[in-house]
Amino acid sequence: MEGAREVTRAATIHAVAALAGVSPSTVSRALNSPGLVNAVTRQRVLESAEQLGYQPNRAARSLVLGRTSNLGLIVPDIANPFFTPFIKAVQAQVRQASYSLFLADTDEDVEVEVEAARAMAKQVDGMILCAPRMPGNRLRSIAVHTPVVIANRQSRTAPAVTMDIGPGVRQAVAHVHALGHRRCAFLSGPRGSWSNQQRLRFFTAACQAQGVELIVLGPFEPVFGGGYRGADEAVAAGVTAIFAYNDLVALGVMSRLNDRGIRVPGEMSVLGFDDIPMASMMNPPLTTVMMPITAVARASASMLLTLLGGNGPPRPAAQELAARLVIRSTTESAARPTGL
Amino acid sequence: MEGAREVTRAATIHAVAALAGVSPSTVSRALNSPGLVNAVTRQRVLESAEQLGYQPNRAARSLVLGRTSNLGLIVPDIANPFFTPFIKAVQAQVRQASYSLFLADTDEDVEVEVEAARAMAKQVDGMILCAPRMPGNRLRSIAVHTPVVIANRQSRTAPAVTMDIGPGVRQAVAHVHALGHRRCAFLSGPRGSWSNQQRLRFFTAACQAQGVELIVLGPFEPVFGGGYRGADEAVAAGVTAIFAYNDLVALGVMSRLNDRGIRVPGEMSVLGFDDIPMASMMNPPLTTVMMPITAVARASASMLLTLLGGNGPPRPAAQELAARLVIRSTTESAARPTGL
DNA sequence: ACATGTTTCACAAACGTTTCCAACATAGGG
DNA sequence: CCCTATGTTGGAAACGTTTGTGAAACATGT
Repeated sequence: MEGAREVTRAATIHAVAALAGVSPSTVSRALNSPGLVNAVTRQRVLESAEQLGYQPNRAARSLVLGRTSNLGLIVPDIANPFFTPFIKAVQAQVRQASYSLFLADTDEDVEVEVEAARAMAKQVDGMILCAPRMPGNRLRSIAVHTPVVIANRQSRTAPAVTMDIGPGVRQAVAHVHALGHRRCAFLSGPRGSWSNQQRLRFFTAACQAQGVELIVLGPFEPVFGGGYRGADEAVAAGVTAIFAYNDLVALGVMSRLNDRGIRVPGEMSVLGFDDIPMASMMNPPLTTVMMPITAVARASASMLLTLLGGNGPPRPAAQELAARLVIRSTTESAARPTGL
Repeated sequence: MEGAREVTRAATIHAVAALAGVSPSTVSRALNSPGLVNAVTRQRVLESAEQLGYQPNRAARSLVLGRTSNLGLIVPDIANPFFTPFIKAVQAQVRQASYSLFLADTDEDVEVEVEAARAMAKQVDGMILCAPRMPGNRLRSIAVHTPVVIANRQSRTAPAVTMDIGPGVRQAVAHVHALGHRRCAFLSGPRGSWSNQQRLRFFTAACQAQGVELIVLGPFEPVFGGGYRGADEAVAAGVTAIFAYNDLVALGVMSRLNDRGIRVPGEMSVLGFDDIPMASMMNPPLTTVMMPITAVARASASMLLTLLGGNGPPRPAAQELAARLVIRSTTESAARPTGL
């Protein structure tokens, strides 16, 4: 009835043992701890395994070993270019430690975040969680069962790697202040998002410290379209510079300003946040706060790996990496008041 | 020695059974086939499970069931925006069928492709393979052990979902021909890539059929930077329109042309390929051949699911979806010869 | 009240691997 | 020549789950 799908049953360790004329335990040893078995026997076993195309059954191995050799990574949105360097870096490091990586995308949805984490928890040895929206108690309920490293968000529950946006934000505000801007807009991102709250807080503080008036607009969706709408509100608010929640929003802003014939940076300065790969490729290239996302990825991965290594919790139970401003071509001196 | 990591052993089905005062088999049935157990007993079991925070051990279940409830997806490059709608769509469908998805990125590297597929093969019930570079025999050696659907590439080995670029390419060439272009460039992608060969072949044929001279340049890397270089070569070749291998290359072309003060589409028409999300957001929005990548994703996923359903191989063992031209603003009438 | 059928559950085997323990052979030292 | 250390192997238990088999309990019809 099921026919062609399972023509031939996969070779087991017993089949290899039979062919090589040894016991299954010897096969296992030949494959996993070469030192414990006679060289010539081992050779024979290896040949038999090769001949039968033997591939160990991961489920059986996991069952007895109590570990899966899989790691998990949860990100809010694969399509968000901000995360691609992150994913790539984690993947590289994880692969090097000969783990496989489970990757899940939560579509920026809290429910999916929780569900994905739960589904993943039982089949990985540990996970890196980048879930800005997940409530703390849900996070905790996962962390008790599974080794977890939190990326991009502070946590008392599990080791975390975060980014200190302070330096970058202060540099950004100092930069526009030096260019003569005194009234700026902040286009905020999703209301529930931790990073949005953080960015807003730091911009507010930095602007106050430097004597720049900050108009907070939004929330806008953290994508291109959000910036499109945000641009109009910012223009209406009469600002001369715009801090966008992230680069995608900044791109949307620039596109909309261009449509309306407002020159960047001549009539309006635009600053992004994140420094996604695209930011430097825009026209003009975007001035933005660079987030050290690759460094975060590497730190998270090695934290998780040491956590799994059994050498107790990683030495710095939390780590924070500094963001900094990258000045490109979307910022310029404030336009003079037309009355001059 | 290992200390804090494994404070408390995970609850097993036996613990639940003991607490509920039934046998392990009853617990299993209560959880998996509710009809086979008395309602009141079942309630008691469920409560015990809840109380103990019981989560079934996937490895043990996989071992006896012979399936993992995981599916795999291999793509060349997560960072390539062309694949993000693909990944999203596959993910959605797979998740709906209550499978988990293993996602791997091969960094456009043949070796990694093969390695990732092999590593994945033993821990998924089936996989969707988008591996333009993998040699046919490697592909076959995987397909014999694991149900596989090939996306984006033809195959006699396994069911495949491909895109027919013919209509799109012919529309593109007809479009530029109608605008008066008679000498165009094709900026080719990676030499070994199947899709590059295919695109080149179709463009060559269509141009010949329509009486358009085609200058083939490259190969260029299929990223922004490739287009940057490609633009110079195209200008040097004296063409009036450029067919880029893909949208990213087209973006690079436009950026470079802009740097050199060559107006698009006034002095040079540019056409992309793929219609990535960014294409419509560019300035000006990019005319491009739209690849029905989301449809491919959906078709691949359902193919794999029916393949796994055990109802024999899916009815159409191969499926092909048509690409079409999307006309935006980077194409215009050919510039008149300066001599006029 | 007895045979019969149905529901509900417990027991045990099985999945494929790893690893502890014991057994055997061999070699070396006294 | 015996005792012991060492090296190599096989047997068996264990990991946690599912499921076939059979037994008990119970209801039903006569």
